[in-house]
Amino acid sequence: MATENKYTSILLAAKTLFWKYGFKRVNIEDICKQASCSKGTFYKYFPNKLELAKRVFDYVVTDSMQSLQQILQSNTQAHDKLTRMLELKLNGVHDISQEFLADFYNNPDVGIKTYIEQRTAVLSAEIMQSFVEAQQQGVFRKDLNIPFFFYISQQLSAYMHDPVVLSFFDSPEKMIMELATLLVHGIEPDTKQL
Amino acid sequence: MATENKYTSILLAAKTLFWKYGFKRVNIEDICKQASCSKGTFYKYFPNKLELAKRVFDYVVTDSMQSLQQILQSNTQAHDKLTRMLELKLNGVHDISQEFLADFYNNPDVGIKTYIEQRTAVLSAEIMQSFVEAQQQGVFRKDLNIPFFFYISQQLSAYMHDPVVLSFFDSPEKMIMELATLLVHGIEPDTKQL
DNA sequence: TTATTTTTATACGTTTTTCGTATATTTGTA
DNA sequence: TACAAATATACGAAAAACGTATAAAAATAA
Repeated sequence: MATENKYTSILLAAKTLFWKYGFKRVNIEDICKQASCSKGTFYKYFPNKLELAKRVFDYVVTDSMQSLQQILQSNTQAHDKLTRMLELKLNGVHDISQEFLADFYNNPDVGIKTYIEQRTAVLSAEIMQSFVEAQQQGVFRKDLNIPFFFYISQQLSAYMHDPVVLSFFDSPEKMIMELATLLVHGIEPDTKQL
Repeated sequence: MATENKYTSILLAAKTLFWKYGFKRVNIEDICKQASCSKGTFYKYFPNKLELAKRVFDYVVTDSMQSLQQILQSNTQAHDKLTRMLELKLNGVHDISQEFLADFYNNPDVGIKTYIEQRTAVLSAEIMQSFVEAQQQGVFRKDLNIPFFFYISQQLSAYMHDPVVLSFFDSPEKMIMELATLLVHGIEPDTKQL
C-alpha cells in the first residue's frame, strides 16, 4: 500500500522531470526531491536510472494503450472517439519529450536500443489491432486503410504543437475539434456508406 | 562583425537553453552545440558560465526595458498599451525560467546575489520612471498610484500561466484582453475624470 | 597567391558532480 | 515495546564538466 504509493510517486516524479528536461539532465536526487523520498528509498525500488527510465517508458506506453482501448471501445460516435484520441496523443505517448527519447535512445547501454524498438513494435501492433477490432465493430468504414489512417493522424497530431498552426485557432482544443471533424468526414460510417 | 555575430549567437543560444532547462542543467558544450561554435570560441568571448549568465540576464532585462519604453511612448490608447505590456511580461523578463533565476540566484558565488538585487532595483526604478513619465503625458489618470498599480499588474500577470486561471478562457490572449480591459476601467483617463 | 586571423577539433589534467552503498537515526505501525 | 519503513548523511568510485592548450582547417585581407 504505502510501498506501492512510494513506488508510484517515484515513477510519476521521474516522468515529470524526464518529460521536462530529458533523461541525462535529471539526476537521482532531483527525482528523490520531486518524489519527496530519500535516496535509500529510491534504490530500494529501482536499481538505477536506466531501469527507472525503462519502467517510466513502460508505464506511459501501457497507460496510453489502456486509454486508447477505452476510447475505441466506448459507446460513442467516431467523431468523438477521434477527438479524444487526438487529445490523448497530445498528453500521452506521442508527446514524450523528444529529449527524453533521444537521450534514452542514444544511451550506450547495449540493450536499450533493441528494447525500445521491440516495445514500440509491440505497441504499434497492439494499437493497430485495436483499430482493426474497432473497424470490425463498425466504428470506421470497412474499407478504410487502417495503417494509412493511423500514420496520417499521427503526422497531423505532430502539428498540434506548431505555433503557426495553432495561430489559426483560438485554442488547441478548437484545433483538435477541427482536425477531428475533418478526418471524420472520411471515416464516419454513417456519412460514407458502401 | 563576424565576432559580433558569434558573440550574439552564443548569447542567444545560452538564453534559449537557460530558459528551457535552467542554469545548472546546461553545460558549456550544450551551449556551444546550440550556438554552432567550438569550446575555444566560447572561452574567447566569455570567461565562464556565470559571467555568461549575467550577460544573458542583462541582455534580456535591457531588451525588455526597451520594449516597455517603446510601448509606453507609443501613440496608442491606455488599453492597447496595457495589453501589450502584459503580453511583454508573458515572453520577457517576467517569464524568465523560474529554474534559471533560482539556480542563478542560489549560486554560491558571493557577488551574484547582490548583483541581481542591484540590477533588479535599477530595472524597477527605470520601469517606475517610465510609468511616471507616461502618466505625466496623460496615459494614466493623474492620481493613479503607480507603484501600487505596477505591483498589482505584476501579481496578476503571474496568474497568466496558471492552468486553472487559463481554463476560464479560450486562450491566453483572451485572458490578457480581459485583464487589460479590467484594469483599464480603473486607469483610463477618458472614463474616469476628476 | 601568401600572410594573418579566426574557428575548429581534440586532448589533457583538474575540479565538481553524480552514482550507488552503507549505516545510524527517526518515523510510523502492529 | 518491538518491527518495518523511510530519512538523513557520509563515503569512495566513477563519470561529467571545467577551463587550458595546441595543431589543423577555414575564412579573410593584403
